[in-house]
Amino acid sequence: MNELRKDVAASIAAAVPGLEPAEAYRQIETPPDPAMGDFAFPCFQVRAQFGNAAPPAVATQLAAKVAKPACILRIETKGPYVNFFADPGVLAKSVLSAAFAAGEGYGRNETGKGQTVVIDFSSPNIAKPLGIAHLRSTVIGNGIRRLWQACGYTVIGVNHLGDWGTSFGKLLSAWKKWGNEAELRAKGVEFLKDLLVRYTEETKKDPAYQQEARDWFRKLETGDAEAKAIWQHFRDISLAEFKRVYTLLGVDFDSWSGESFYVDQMDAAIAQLESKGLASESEGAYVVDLSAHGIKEPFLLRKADDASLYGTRDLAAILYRRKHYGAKKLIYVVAQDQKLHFKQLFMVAKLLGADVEPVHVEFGLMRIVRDGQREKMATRAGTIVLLADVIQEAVDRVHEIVADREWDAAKKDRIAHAVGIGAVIFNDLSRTRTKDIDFNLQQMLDFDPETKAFKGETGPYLQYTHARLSSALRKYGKPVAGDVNFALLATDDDKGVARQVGRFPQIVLDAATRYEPSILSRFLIDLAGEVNRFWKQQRILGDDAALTAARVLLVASARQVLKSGLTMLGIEAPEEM
RNA sequence: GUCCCCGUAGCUCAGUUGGAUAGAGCGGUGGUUUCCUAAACCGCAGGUCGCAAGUUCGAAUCUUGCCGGGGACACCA
Repeated sequence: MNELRKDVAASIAAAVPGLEPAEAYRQIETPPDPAMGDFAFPCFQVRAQFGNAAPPAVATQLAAKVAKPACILRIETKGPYVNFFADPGVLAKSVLSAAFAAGEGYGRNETGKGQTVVIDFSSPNIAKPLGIAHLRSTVIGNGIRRLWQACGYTVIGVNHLGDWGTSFGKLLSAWKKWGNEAELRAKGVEFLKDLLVRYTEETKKDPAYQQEARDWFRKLETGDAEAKAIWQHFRDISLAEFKRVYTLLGVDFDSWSGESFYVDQMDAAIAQLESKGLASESEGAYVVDLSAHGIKEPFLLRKADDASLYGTRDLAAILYRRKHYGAKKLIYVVAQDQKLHFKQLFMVAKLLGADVEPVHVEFGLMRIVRDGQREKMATRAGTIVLLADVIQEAVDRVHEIVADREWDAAKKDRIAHAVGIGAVIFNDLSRTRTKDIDFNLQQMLDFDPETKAFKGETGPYLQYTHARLSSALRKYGKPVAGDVNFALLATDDDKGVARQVGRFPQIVLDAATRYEPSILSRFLIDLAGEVNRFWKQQRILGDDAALTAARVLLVASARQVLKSGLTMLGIEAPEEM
């Protein structure tokens, strides 16, 4: 695909005095409608070379002057554009032989070879159940992680658990008052959440609770054995529960080191700040004043009561990740309400001279709609929707669909999980990160109970397309050949599929560099659209052996792209559904 | 009050980083299955791109101001 574009750029450059091929290449666009051609050259910026004629006149002159590259069938002008129509056979050959040669590796690149990046994502607070709001960081982070891996980077996935902080003082105090091991075992994290909610309520009535919580957190920070043991117990219980959900989602981490891991590294980080004269006291607290660097709000290191704060642990984590993993690029997939915090944190790291390139990959908030009113998802308000429940709901719906398939129970179960979870994940990854989203199960799992089917731009749509192609290839039953007669792939339907397959490598790179899995999601939707149109209009396995071989190669390539793309999004691609 | 994000079809969203008649899905409506999976495909209807100026040959896209929604703004994470 890019080779064709290069050929076109070379011809244009040869026809326009002073235009470098690289610049011509950059200016080439893809027409909005395939009927207008495969490559378009806009004639606005080269008017000087054509006597400052009007762009449409320039287009006419240029079209007459430009030498037709071998890969181009014909050249037409339309208004101010010179449009190039690629020879479908040449296009197919260029794209499909590259895809065939790369096999499962098609779409991957080596941009990040030898470089390590750390990506911090999901990072829930223990003692709170995983809600639907945690889905965003988890699946976006997982997608970015896989995309960067596809670009050749070594990616360390870190779940920076919220397992330290003053709220654990509350929790410990609450546990001492109302704790119940049997209930904890039965209800798990839900019980811890209830304790915290109750404690917060009581604190409003009786300020003494506040002091007791502080005392318990102090005990925890100073290594009190009882406090530490209870805390460890809570952490273990939470983690076991989280891991069940992560397993369902197919997400794993290289490190589960949360905030508590950095507790004994905080003093060293503060000492470094002090040695550079960056730390100071303000209103009883210990802070880094950033007002000279365009940030009014100071960065808090320690509270007035000397208790530590999460920012300090985050700073210690930056230093640790740079040193221990040798990573310069540090990616944080965290909701945008923490934007200021990361702005401050990164500034402090910079002032400290840390040799890192941190980036906050922010995403919009998820809120729940209730009685037509939007509410921010909040644990204490009881407006939390459990992630595990949503996943179960999705899986149940797919079970309904596959109920009358002639599969054994295990297979039904496997497919139901793959498809149901695929629907949930894709729903989140198909929108631009930064937009706020309303939680809407109906729309998330766009399911028609009458026809028993998912509809529209969903994960199941992509999986279905993949399954269809897999089915055809299964029926074909022979190995896919790479040396076919590409000229036979001549219809617009063939060309449409081939063109999309050819875009894949660039899409992977774009999605990774912009930390935007939705770029890949949208692309896969477009590809599936082309594939399904092709499927309806054309026959893959026919009487003509040569045509069949060519189409099998086309279909195998499209199937591979769907599979790789879904995998990069963290979604399974079953062969049947 | 200051700063940040968002505003595109009834609803949910794309829009190739400033280019051609602004595109999908859902919902509405009318069609497509002797054939590789109809969880699919095709047609029709539906738009002052929040509003107003400005920059430009050209603006949904860039600038400024306003309106509306959300968020952040020192001892929570």
